[in-house]
Amino acid sequence: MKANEVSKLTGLPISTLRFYERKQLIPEQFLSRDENNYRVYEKEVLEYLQDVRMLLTLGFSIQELILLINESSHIEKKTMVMEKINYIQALEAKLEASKKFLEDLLEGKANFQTHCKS
Amino acid sequence: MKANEVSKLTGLPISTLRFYERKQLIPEQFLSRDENNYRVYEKEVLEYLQDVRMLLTLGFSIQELILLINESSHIEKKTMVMEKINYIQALEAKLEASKKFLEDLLEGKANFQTHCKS
DNA sequence: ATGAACTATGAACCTTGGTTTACAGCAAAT
DNA sequence: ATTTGCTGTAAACCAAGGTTCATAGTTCAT
Repeated sequence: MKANEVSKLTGLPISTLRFYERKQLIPEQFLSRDENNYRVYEKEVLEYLQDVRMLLTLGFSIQELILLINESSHIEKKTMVMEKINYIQALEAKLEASKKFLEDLLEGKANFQTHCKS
Repeated sequence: MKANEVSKLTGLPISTLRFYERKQLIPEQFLSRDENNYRVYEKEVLEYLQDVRMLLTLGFSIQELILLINESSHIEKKTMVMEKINYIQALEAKLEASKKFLEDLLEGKANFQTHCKS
């Protein structure tokens, strides 16, 4: 598969594919070059990229993903993932509090709006 | 109150106070200048800045806060806040899905890790 | 076989939310 | 009265996650 096809199938711009590659986020097993130096992607890269998108959306940084990919021990990966799960749980609690704050704002209980122009 | 006091009481670096000011995030009612051109903050700015921090942490951008502050009609503010509440709810749903994804990853059900080195 | 479309590269650029720097005036303590 | 510290400014810098640009080779359709 050439870059254009991967781009269309994943929705990621080609520039982003190259950016990920530059960041070492595309393992060699997924990517080689043809006789013209054009990139050739394996079809498995599609699933992989979906996972990468998911993990980035979840709040993993590119650096973290690289660690996750290269981390040799299973237990270290496990630790990273569990930390992220904890982080997500904390975030959920914060979001609940936030909703309450915003609802108070709607009802005029917060004072932020009293500072607004009208 | 001078900048240093506001900084200490809010925990925001002075550079951040100035940054917010540059971004028009500090209404004039909270800020004037003394005879040396030093900033003079009203004490009410403290609550206001707490709210600003909260809203930024919630995922409002500075641009959105500026809109929220300047938006003339109450109903428009209400709309913005309700949209953000909806956004938070969607985010919570996504986080739940994410947790599931990560738990699957832990259990080896996801294929991301199968692409990892070891 | 020639132009349009696709691929490659490195480098510069972008946005967001700030922080740091360089330089200068004012203040408070010794 | 001078050193130390706080205040001011504009402008440069930072990290993340990409995108755009300039330039050049390749391939497909007509």
